[in-house]
Amino acid sequence: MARQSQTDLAVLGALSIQPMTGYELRQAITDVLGHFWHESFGQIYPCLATLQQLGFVTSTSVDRSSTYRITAAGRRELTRRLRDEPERQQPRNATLLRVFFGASLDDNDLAAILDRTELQAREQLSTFAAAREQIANGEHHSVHGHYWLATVSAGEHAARAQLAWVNETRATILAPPKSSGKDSP
Amino acid sequence: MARQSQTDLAVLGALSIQPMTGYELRQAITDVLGHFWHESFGQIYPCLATLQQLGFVTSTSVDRSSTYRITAAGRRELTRRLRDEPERQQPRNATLLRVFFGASLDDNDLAAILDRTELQAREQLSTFAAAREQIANGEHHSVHGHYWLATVSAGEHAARAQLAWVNETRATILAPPKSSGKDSP
DNA sequence: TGTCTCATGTAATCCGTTACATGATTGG
DNA sequence: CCAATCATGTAACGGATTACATGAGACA
Repeated sequence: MARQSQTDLAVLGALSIQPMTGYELRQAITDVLGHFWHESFGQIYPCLATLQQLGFVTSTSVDRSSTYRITAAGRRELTRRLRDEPERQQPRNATLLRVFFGASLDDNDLAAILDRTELQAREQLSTFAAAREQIANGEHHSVHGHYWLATVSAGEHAARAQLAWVNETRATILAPPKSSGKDSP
Repeated sequence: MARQSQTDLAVLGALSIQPMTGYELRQAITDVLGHFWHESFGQIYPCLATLQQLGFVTSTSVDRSSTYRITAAGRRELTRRLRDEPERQQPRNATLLRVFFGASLDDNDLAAILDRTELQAREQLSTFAAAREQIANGEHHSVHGHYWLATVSAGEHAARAQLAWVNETRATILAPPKSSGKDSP
């Protein structure tokens, strides 16, 4: 059997915080979990239908939109599912793949790869800073603030580690750029 | 259009270091790139067939096994493909998902999640130490040693960042274990 | 003899993204 | 009036894993 999907976990978890429509669900996941999780509509809508059939959520329709609400059984299921250990996903880091085969590239190309990595890490750090502000301002449900912050912190640690690696790696694998004049004795 | 596969990149790259059979290819990818890449037979064999049709590799059959060799065109293709920027993959971190919804778990379950994370990071660090030794002993092709080392170092930075995060997070979200006696004033 | 590793390949299936189809409402 | 956003859903497709099928050689 293939990997069990964890979409239901994300959906159930989000609905445990607030009732939402499918559309809002997608937004919430993108905005709040975006730095470590992702769901597309093609996953969310079928998932909601299944969860409803299983009695883990109920929906109330108004106009053209349906708001989903987690049930007591849904909360129990959520706790159960959160507990069991996820099988670890196979890693696929496209950047490291490129670095590993760096012998087939010249220094310019390698430098570009490292620059991109640095830029991405910096971008992430600034989104994390924004998230910290949001949490501090209590714009969201305070009960979950601590947990949210923990995930943000994980992202920050990872991003800072990337920056450190980029700097180290620039020094290691890039030939030192020739200084134009001959100023060593 | 969906994400372009990077299997051909990994295969072509591996063959740029050494001619190999499909089976050996899988082994090499697992052993050497294992900490940041993964390929299964179901990907490798069809990929080799395609690459051969495109003229990027050739094969010589002995007995029941075929050894694949990269061609000059294959090397050019490899360089080209290494250069273009990979679209960044959607993140899916099952651990952080569980931490985020930590309000639905009790401290024991959360502690177990952090313990698992710590253990994984430590395991990784020891495999990295082993890899460093292999590289130092020059058991592999020396030209690529620097690049390999760079990828190992990336793994180490990431693993250490995880350890730091686990410790920080234990202090933050786990209730401090009650000391049995009342020793505060 | 039986199990393990080497070796190749295909078929079923799942997971997930993207594209498509549809339409209401809001604001410039 | 037109574009953007809200809102729902399905179909097609691609990528990847897993299971299955097959068989040789080593070695215990």
